[in-house]
Amino acid sequence: MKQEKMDSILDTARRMFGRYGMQKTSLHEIARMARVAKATIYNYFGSKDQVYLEVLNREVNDIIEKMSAIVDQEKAPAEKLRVFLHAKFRYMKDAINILNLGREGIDNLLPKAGSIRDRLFSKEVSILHSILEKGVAEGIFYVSNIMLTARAIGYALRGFETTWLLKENDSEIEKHLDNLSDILCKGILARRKAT
Amino acid sequence: MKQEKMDSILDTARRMFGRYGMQKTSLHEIARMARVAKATIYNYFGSKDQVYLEVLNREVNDIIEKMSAIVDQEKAPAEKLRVFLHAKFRYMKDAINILNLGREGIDNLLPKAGSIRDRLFSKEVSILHSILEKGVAEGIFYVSNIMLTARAIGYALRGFETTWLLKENDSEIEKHLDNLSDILCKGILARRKAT
DNA sequence: ATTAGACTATTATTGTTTTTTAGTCCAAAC
DNA sequence: GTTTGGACTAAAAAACAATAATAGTCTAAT
Repeated sequence: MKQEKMDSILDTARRMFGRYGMQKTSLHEIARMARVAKATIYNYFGSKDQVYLEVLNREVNDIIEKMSAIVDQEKAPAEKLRVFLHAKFRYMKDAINILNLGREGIDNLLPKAGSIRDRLFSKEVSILHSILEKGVAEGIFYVSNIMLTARAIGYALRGFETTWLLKENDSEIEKHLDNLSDILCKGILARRKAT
Repeated sequence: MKQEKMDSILDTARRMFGRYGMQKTSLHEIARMARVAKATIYNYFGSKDQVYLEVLNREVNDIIEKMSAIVDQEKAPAEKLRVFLHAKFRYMKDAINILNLGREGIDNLLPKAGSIRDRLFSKEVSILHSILEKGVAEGIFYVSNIMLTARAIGYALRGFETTWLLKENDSEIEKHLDNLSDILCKGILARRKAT
């Protein structure tokens, strides 16, 4: 069982799933594109669902890694928050077919997919938490309960996902995000004169 | 053109649309149930779309009125916020078929439906604004920019609509709402010790 | 002004046939 | 002993055709 073949399969599957979605991609195609026998895929993964779950898992890890990296690059908490928002929606839009946000009820058929996405959500909240924490420590943010606020923002963002990613175009989303970033900051930033 | 007939048509249409959705209700049925000739409906409204828009418009007015009334009944801003959230989701769930939240892309075919729903959104923001304003005036809330915060909460709620109303059951939603209410208040309430 | 009903052109629905695809198996090749 | 190509089956999806339902119009009667 060579890691090389395994990666080739998963990379190919990721590309195909990303382009056509899990439903519209056949294992036969994946096998052909990955230059591997279909039987090999079944040898490794046992089922198409398992291949998908593996791809989804990797994708989520990827997104988490990239988001974390981008947030780490920034110093100022407010800026961290801003780039986090942009990164999150940017990467999620890229992976929209893999994450399967378009179709409803993939989680019904594949409960494990739901728990993988939950991992992404948890990580987002944890990133938000660390941003808020840093902001409060520096006296930039005024937040009474960091954990609750992080979860609140996380929930709100989760809501936005389906609303924004599917319908609106990129520039529209960017506008919304900057707006939201402003709102969050001006709602959170300590000691500004009330309007 | 008697108002009586008009109301009968719209009331019947509202009941049918609410039960089966706009798509699954035929004008023939509406006419039969409203004890009116189909031609009369076309005389009054010109098209099925127009009937739907009229019903939607009335429904939105209804929801706005009920939400406002419930919020007005409460004294404490925090309590106003809580009952507002519950009322909003309660009434929207009741009107889920009329508002056409389930199906995607009704707004694409009927742009006017979108603008009617926008009216509902604006009103929600305006209610939130007045709640926040009162809270700040009383020193209960600490909000740096009332308008921006009201819109932020409004946006978040809009995101939750599709996420919650469609999938989750009532008691689950209630739980989420109480949670959200808590989060909002503890994030907004002035001068609590940070956790 | 309103009605019942006939009428048409689209649009949904239904049922049937064909094709595709997930998954298995195996004999040959590496 | 792992991998491969291909043959195979059962189930799902797509394509198609036939049928029914429906939005919208028109008319003669009330």
